[in-house]
Amino acid sequence: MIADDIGVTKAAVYHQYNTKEEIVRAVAESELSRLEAVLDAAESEASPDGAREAVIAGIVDLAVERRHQVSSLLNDPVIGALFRKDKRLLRDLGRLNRLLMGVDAGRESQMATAMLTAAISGAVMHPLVVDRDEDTLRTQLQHLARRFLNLPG
Amino acid sequence: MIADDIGVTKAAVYHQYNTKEEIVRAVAESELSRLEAVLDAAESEASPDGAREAVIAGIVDLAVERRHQVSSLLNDPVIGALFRKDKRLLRDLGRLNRLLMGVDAGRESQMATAMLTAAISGAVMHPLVVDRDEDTLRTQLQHLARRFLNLPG
Amino acid sequence: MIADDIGVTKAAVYHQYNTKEEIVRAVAESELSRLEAVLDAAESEASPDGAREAVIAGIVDLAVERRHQVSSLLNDPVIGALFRKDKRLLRDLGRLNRLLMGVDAGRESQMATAMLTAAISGAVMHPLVVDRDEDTLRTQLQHLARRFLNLPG
Amino acid sequence: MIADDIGVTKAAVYHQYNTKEEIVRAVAESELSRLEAVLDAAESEASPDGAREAVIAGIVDLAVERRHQVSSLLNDPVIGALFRKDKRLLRDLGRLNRLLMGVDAGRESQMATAMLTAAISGAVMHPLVVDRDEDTLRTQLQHLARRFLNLPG
DNA sequence: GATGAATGAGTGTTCATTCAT
DNA sequence: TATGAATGAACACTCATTCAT
Repeated sequence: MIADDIGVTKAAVYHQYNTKEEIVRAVAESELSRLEAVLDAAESEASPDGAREAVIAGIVDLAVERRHQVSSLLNDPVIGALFRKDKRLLRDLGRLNRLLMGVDAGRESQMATAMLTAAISGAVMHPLVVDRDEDTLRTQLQHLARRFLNLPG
Repeated sequence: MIADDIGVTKAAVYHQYNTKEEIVRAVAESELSRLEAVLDAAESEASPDGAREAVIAGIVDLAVERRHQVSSLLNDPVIGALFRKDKRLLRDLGRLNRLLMGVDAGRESQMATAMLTAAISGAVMHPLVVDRDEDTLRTQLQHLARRFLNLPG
Repeated sequence: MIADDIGVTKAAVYHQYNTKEEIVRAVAESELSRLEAVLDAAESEASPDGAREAVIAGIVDLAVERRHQVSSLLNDPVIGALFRKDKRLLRDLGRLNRLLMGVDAGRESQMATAMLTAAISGAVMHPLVVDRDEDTLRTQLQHLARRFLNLPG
Repeated sequence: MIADDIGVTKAAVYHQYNTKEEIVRAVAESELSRLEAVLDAAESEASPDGAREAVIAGIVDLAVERRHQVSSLLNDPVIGALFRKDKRLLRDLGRLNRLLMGVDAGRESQMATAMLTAAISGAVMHPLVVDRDEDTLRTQLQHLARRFLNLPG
């Protein structure tokens, strides 16, 4: 399917990647880079509040934009393993945690951060939600995030 | 896979269900019945507040208990179609909406209800979340739901 | 398919017939009885010409009436064996041969008789022919038979 | 069955043809080419009578040579659809009609042509006929065709 | 007489992967 | 770099048959 979609033969894909796992990993890493761009921008904000606003807007945008791919990625067994072990991903989640919860964010807050990202990606890929228009989606997701983080609005 | 798992031949499964769709539908309907038990109990509460508490506790329990199956169900294309068309499911979602948002819950609140259930099921099946212990999960999900609904706690 | 069509269970059919072969054989024998009715009627005609006319009309009618079943029957491997060995069928084909070719019909004429019945059943089950209206079919098949037998009309 | 017969795996066959329909279609088209060779040769004959002789001999030869495959092909549902819709096949049947019935062959003669080809293919695949020796078969089929077309011999 | 449950063997098809060129 | 050909293993499904009840 992948090979057909990009118009080359399956063997050509296997020339670049040795297993399907490598392909999934490559896609996942490329998505990680997009997340890191969001984190970079947020960290360069002057105030912690501004940083938090930036990171919320950034991850909501990302989730909405990629909502049709989220399901395939999150349901791939390779990704499951990645989420628990990949150093880079874990570091990014730490940055995300600090930006959302503040510099003194402890271990206990990590679960909350994970829950929030999980809720966001879960929401965008849900059958009842995935087909809504992008603006409504963004508004509702930001509402969800703000409430969860005890922010006004 | 299903047949192997339960230790019979594929043909034996096809003696009970004529298509894979029928199997999925049967599982989905049995889950629906569990949701309806939650809705029934909530609706028999004396106060609207009590009903809301009951329904939040009920759907969080359900989501946590079934968290390992949620992903398979939600990723099945049959379920996707079901969510948009099945009368019974739609009626149940209406009841859920009324219980969460109040008797005067309008069309606009339905999207919020959908988003909440989506966020809950998304959270429980997420790789970073699915393996946590049940108590933490329940606490966090109830927190998420209460915040989202503007409730204290 | 057979069981569903007649509204009983497969096991019920297997109570009456031990193998699919027996079912096919039973259907074939019942069709043979219909052919024998045609042969009986023809043989009771006063003149050889009248007998020939009766038999042509009879087998054409039979072929047209059963044209949608001919293909299933003729394509069943059981029938192939039957055609070469079944005493009753062979006797009937002998009677058919005598009626069409005259009392002095020799071995050499049997091939011609076989070819004619083959052509008739082949024609009625052909994709280009099977859907025509019954009257046209009967007319054309009788024309085919008469020409082949050197008869006027 | 096809894969086993030619000694490769099923997946190897599916590398060459994407569906069973494609396999059937490919075989059918290759047979069509053989019919067209017969039509080409017949049309290049000097006289209409010569053309008719050529076409009768040609299609009888083809039917006899392929008599063991005719049944599988004619019983395939794909072929049934093909016979009624395929432009190329329909064009070929038109040429056949003109060659057999003369340049002024009208719509009404098409049914007769269809009936003749149907009778021929029906005859060669019949259990009572299919195992005869090729020479007898050819002689009898040509006799059938000539009689049907009102030709001497 | 009939049923429900089950089975082995097949068919049509897809998918991840390998390999010689 | 890329391709065509092939494969094992799976999946969705059907069919002829058996058997205990």
